[in-house]
Amino acid sequence: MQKASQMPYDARVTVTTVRLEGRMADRDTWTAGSCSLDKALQAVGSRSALLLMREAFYGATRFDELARRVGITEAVASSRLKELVELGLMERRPYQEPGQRTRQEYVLTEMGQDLAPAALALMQWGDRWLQDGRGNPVSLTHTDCGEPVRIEARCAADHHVGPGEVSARFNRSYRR
Amino acid sequence: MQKASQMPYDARVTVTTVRLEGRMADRDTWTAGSCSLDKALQAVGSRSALLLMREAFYGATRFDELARRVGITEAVASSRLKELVELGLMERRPYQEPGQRTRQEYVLTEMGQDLAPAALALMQWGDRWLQDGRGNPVSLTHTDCGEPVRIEARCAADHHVGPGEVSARFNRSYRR
DNA sequence: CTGTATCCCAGCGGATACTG
DNA sequence: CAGTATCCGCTGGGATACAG
Repeated sequence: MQKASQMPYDARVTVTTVRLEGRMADRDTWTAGSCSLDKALQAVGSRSALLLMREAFYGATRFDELARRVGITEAVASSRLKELVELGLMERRPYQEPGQRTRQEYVLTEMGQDLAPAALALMQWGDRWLQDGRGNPVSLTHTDCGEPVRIEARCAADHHVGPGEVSARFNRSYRR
Repeated sequence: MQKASQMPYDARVTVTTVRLEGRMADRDTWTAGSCSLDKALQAVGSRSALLLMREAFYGATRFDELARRVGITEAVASSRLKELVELGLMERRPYQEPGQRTRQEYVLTEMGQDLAPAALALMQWGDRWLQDGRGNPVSLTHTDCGEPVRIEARCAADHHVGPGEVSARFNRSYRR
């Protein structure tokens, strides 16, 4: 379980070249926020939001723990966490350990959990292309077999989707 | 090829819950920028950068085409594209169509292509969770079979990595 | 067509101080 | 421990004008 996972991620990262298929004219423009990528960026695109989500993926639940690990001030953590709760990525719930006083914890919802692949994909990219010689201090492995985990594109028929095998079809929502 | 891909993405998005395995103490803090996710965010985390990359994935190469499709001003496009070229995600190359004057084009490098899964993962997440009723105006399909494409976690042994099957091991680079 | 140069504003996020 | 309140600097990004 140690041998293969010494190198945090292997180099076989999926390269996905999108091949245009629909009719997107040269003059076409996205209406602001019409693309899901745009919406996602506006919702959780800030550094602090994604970094807080990262720590939540790693199991942090308490306010000061989240703030300290990410390295942001409590003020920033406070407003960002509030946003994440309002958006539905986290739930804030009080809990009581026997003999202890009441505490708060931030728990990922399914919506929040579902952001993990996106965060991991970014991490994987940074790990491969923005190396500073030290490497990523965290390596992710498949619990069942110990092999390193990577993010890749698959289709609904469960084929691996390789470079240049993606077609984009544009439906509507363009203007001008 | 049309039937299954009418619904832009299916709901079987991979949910990846990271299970902590290494020794990350409560008091641990990331050194700023030590995590690959952080580095990636600092490099290409801005809205305009990711949206420009999206258009490049869709095949846009010319300056004004990129700027107009993203819906940002030329000033922003200029500085952002310059950054992307300096970082190595794009190459700027002049080209000459016979009988035409010289033009510039921005071409994705391998580093740039490799960011596609991250962008698609974010898009997929937004598509699922930030719906406004209109849906994502673009649907992505596997060119070979026409089935919708999704981003998911796999391990090096080519197992599908499902919810809660990821273990994180922390190596070093913590402080305090 | 492919940019560059200014001006300006809103929002992110740091620092510090203060509450329950 | 779990926040809130202020103040304030930096940068992303819009608008407009100009240049090769």
